[in-house]
Amino acid sequence: MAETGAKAGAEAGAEGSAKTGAKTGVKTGAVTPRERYRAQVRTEVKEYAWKQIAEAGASALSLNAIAKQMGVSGPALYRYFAGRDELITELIRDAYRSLADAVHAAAGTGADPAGLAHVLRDWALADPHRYFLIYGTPVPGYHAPEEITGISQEIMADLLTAWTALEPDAPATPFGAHLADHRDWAGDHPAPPGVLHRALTFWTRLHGVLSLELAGHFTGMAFDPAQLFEAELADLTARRG
Amino acid sequence: MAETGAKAGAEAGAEGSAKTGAKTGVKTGAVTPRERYRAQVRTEVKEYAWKQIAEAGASALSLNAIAKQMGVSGPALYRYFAGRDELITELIRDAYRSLADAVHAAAGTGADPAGLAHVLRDWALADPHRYFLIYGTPVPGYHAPEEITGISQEIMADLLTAWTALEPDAPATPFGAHLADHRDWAGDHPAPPGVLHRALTFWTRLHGVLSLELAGHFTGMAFDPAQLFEAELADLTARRG
DNA sequence: TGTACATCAGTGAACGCGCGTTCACTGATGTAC
DNA sequence: TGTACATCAGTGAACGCGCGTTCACTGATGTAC
Repeated sequence: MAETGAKAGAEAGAEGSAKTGAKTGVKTGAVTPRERYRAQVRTEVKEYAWKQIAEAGASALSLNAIAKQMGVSGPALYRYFAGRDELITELIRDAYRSLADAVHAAAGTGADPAGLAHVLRDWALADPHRYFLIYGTPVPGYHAPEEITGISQEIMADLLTAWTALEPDAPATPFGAHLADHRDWAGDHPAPPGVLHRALTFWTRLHGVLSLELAGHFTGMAFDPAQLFEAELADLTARRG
Repeated sequence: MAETGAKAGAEAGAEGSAKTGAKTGVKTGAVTPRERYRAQVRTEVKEYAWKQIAEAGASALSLNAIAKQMGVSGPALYRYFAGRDELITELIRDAYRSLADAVHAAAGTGADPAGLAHVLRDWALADPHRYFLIYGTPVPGYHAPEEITGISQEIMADLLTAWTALEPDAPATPFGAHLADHRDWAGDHPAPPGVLHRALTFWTRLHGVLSLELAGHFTGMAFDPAQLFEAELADLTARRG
């Protein structure tokens, strides 16, 4: 009884879904104090989780340790999360969501690819561990649920739109043609082959520079990583077709 | 006594250094059976370590677990490694050494940058975990000893040489000029600014594509990662200055 | 507004597990004469 | 070739630790009439 109760609680509390059971994500207004409290505690747990990840890495994440920091007994957290795995999944989802929101907000104000690139870099520098949780060494045995690949596609969509606006006639390339034949990842975005190629390359190149910078591989090298980032960006946005 | 004995043993056995105490790495021929045996066991331990990393990630590396797999008691391994940290350090060093050797061997046979790129990719695909141990999410609290940054520079030197041969007059860029002012990482390699820029970009772009591929970020995307790699390589090696 | 009941948050004890590491010891292997 | 000694590999017990998770329970909070 206590067991099933805890489980049901942990699952239902995901987004503070109110009585109505609406999965729309709309705030129904009919949020009970208990639900507010649950959401608050869940948030607090995640905050401590991020601190812990920052200090000892994602694999050292421990519910017991978080409980200790919160001044609460270990088993108490099982009311809020079904277990360690659920917590990690949610952290990853939150990280993706945060990045997608940041990118989308910038895209909404008409940012061009260079603008989005800076949003990405700022987001990554603000919390390198969050970046690595998404784009770093895969957590062994972990597989992203579908929801997350969906968020990933949202980000891609914004990149594609920004590139379409900047360079709608990006020259077609052999690899662009290949991408056009395998465009599942682009959803139903109407970007032409040349733009598909640009957007994908945009992503991989920025990731290359960013991940090496964040991992500290440039620290012994004395040069300024920001300037390398700008140089790559300049190369990407320079029309040369 | 037993303690100091074990420590001394663990340190001394690093490279099967013989009586002569030569640090040259030359096989003296005067290797005692015991030293051979030690080297053999150390190698075996590392092999199991790699298997374990492949299955559960570097952070799950455990001396006890390795001992169990080897059919030996846990403390036995302390004769061969001072502790978990020394084992990890050596795995990282071995990984760097392996990559540097692969690159250097190819460079020795006159491989151009594209050739070195394929060596890198093949090396990474052969054992993704080894690649991530070097270029992935940093192990929390771990700092690479100097020896390792030295190996890293060896790799850079080969890249610089290959690029100098291919495109000695690579156009100078603003960032290339910046690199020329901060060229510690290039050792005393005489590559001109344009080549410094090329070689560094070569590295970051290939890493961008490779690391996303190895981390599985392309799996849901249907396109062929090898073709993306080739496309990036083609772009890098296409003269456009 | 007040009472009776249901729901839920959090506790503390317990389970079994594996970790890194130290230590005193046994038995085998190599070395010196 | 044989004996005496030193070196070394590996054992098993032990230390203290933290982990995830289950369970029966207490006390507080919310709900229905």
